[in-house]
Amino acid sequence: MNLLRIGEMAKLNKISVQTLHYYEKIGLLKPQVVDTESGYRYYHVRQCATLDLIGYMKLLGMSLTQIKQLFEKNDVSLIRENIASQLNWIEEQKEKLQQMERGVRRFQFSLKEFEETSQSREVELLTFPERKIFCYDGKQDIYQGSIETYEYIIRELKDQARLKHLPMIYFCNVGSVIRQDNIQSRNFFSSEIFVFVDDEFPNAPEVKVVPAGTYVCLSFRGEDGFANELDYAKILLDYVDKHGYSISGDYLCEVVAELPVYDTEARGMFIRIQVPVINA
Amino acid sequence: MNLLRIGEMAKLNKISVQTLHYYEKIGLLKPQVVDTESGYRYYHVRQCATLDLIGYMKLLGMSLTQIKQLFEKNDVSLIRENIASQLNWIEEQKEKLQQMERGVRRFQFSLKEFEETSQSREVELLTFPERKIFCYDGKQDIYQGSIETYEYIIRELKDQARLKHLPMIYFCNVGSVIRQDNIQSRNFFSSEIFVFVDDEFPNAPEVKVVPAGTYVCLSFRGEDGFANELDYAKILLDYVDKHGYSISGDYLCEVVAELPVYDTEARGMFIRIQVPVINA
DNA sequence: TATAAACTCTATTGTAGCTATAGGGTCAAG
DNA sequence: CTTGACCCTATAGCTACAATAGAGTTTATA
Repeated sequence: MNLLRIGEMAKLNKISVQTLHYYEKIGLLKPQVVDTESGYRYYHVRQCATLDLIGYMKLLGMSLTQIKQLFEKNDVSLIRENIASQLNWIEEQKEKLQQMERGVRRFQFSLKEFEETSQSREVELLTFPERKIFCYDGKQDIYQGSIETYEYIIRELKDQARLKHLPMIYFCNVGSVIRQDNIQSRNFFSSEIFVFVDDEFPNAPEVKVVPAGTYVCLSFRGEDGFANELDYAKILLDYVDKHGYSISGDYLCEVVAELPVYDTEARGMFIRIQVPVINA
Repeated sequence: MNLLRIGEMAKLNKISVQTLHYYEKIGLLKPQVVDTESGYRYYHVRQCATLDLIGYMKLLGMSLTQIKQLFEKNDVSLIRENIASQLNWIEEQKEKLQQMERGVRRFQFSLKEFEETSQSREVELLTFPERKIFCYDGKQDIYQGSIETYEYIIRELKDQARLKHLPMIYFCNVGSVIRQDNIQSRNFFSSEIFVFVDDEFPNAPEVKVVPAGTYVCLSFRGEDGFANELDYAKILLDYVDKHGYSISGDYLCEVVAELPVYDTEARGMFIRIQVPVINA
């Protein structure tokens, strides 16, 4: 009769005895014979075919519940539907992974920047290509408000981003803007915060372009939020004056890297401030 | 003090109260204050930063355990390692999804072929491009042995495939070969079974090329395994003789689609037999 | 025939990251 | 003082098994 005990069946199909137990429990595959006295299960070799199919459909990403349904209904059009929805699901997962990868690489890049420049703390001149930002105006001056205000405004930015289907993966680099006229008159006022987005991100009212050009930059570690930003901003502006540059656009304060620092439970961040300049 | 109750904190961060409970339970984020009498939790707005980080790192595909470790160790090089292994993990997942997709499309194609031809059951002439197969010689004639023998040989093919790191996704189309000399002398003997593999599959001793050309084909539904194959093979060969063709290569019996048919617990398969011909 | 080795049984617990409940206590406004 | 909204703890559920405990069964050998 070619009946196999559960252990043989398991070994033959490279699965565990528990798996076979489990499949029986959920009604996916019952052994051909069960000895009523000992309770021993005996499988027929042909039942390998079912196990093959189960394994195969699992490889296609189907759940055991789905597989069971297909077995029970035994309907080709149901199979077709499942196949189609499976392709959609795979597409979604691929998209997610794609974004994950972009996010991880972004994070990796941030980390590198953090490690390279965290020692120097000197003003430097950098040339940036055109960049895109997704902006939100919180209507309140974040330099006046406490760190709490800032957190609330970030929540609002996030809400906006969610509304516009902006993937949350962009949220490792949040920044704030001081408009050109304000920074030129040394008026430290910022109500707008932003995140950098990819070049491919579709244009929308919230999406603004930061022009390419030469930027005077300074990197430092943020203490208690942005509390020490203004000190560094003064150093930056002194540098601009001293070297005879003239400010040609908005000032940006950007969180280059936000690292998991648990002890303070505040943001452990590495900040870069920058302002575009031309030779006066 | 800007303390938030758990519900407010949850709403602010678009997560559920249970999630906050859970994070506390696993030691990922403890509320700033817990009222010892009522047990009420109170969170500080700044703790949003931690939630942001958790959410962000989850998006990168990290587990809460990993995240917790990063928080606890607070070590940049550990973060770097995690990032690197994360990229590997993502790569693996992408590869898996890629194979899943190929598998699903293959299945979809099989299904289409099944539905298109299952009505006709007539001999037809088809032209195929060059195809590659991964072969295994079971040393026993599958036409002599019972269906059990066949199942055992399939297990061996699978073992071989596993050894050679052939993805199991190929196993929806298993087939068997009758060598040219045998089929020409009407000697129905086959000890070799195979699966079709992609063109890109690396060459190996087991991998053989099925030449491009014109094939006389016949499709039918397999009953009780391959029991009825020989009847159809005779029809096929009669057709070859009658139309003055001459056999120019090996005869293939291929499972075009294997569908979940539960009631018999045998393979519910749709079979195509084919033999390459030239005008004599 | 006795015994030991290998196998099998049922039942329970654990995994990850939560969700959803039940049954009770707490807070703030009217 | 009541009402409604909130919060608490504790439990079970989800997937697809793995791991274990403690007891019984089968098979081979002595």
